Amino acid sequence: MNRRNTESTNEILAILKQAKSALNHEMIQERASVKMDRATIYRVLNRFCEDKLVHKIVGDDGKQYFAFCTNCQEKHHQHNHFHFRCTECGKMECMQSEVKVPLPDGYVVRNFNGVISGVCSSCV
Amino acid sequence: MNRRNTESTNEILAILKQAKSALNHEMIQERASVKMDRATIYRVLNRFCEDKLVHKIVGDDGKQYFAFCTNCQEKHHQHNHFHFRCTECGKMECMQSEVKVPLPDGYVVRNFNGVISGVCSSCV
DNA sequence: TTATTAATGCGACTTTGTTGCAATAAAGAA
DNA sequence: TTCTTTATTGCAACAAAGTCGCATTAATAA
Repeated sequence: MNRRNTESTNEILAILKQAKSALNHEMIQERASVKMDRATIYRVLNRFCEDKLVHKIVGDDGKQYFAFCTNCQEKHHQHNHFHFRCTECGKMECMQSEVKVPLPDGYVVRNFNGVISGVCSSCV
Repeated sequence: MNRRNTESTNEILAILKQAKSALNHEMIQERASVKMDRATIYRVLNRFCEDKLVHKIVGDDGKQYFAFCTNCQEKHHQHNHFHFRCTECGKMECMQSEVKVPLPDGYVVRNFNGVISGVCSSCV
């Protein structure tokens, strides 16, 4: 299953890199210069997740957001940081601080999904 | 807008109280002894949220879960605790520990939505 | 240039959650 | 009790998110 270098792939990755925040499929479609099918966008994004180029966050609006991994080392692709979703402008920002949550013994963590929503400083 | 005492309302509240974890609409429907329409369930749950009897969490599966507020004081209906969603049994548990996330100046918090998913100790 | 097969577009589909509207029924008034 | 008001419900329709199958397209290597 070798990956191929396609226009959609490059465009989506470029959009995510430039955005510096997490985007949902609609935001990506808006920013794209070429038309891409919804199914294609999701397939590209899920491929990126598999390849750990990107991480996925589910917002408290129930939508999937995807963000380019900047400061994630290949070694531990952990994302124990929060995201802030502004309900005014829709921006889903990465908060830098890492969070540790104590869990009972025997619990195995697979995914961390922390979202705080409210109003960002630009939208006050 | 006075609230009325109906069978659906009582049943759903009883189910949530007994569950001691957060349930989605499907789980509630399964446990209910009477048939209730999906729309009714959501309307009842959203009313409970308004009345702060219940709090809502959106899982990393994109679904809405509702939990009866046990140790929430009426004074500050804040829910800065995490929930653990077991991908095996589906249970969405409240973790007791409260979490503080530092936000940049000027950010206003409206909602805290922290979910960790993985496998719980019963499902190892 | 050709063969292989990953990637795409399209359409259909599932699920979640919401809304409008008519019918029902809870709660207070008479 | 009976009547009136209006909150609540069920049903149907709908919107949006996300997935999947399949035929077509096109990137890569031979």
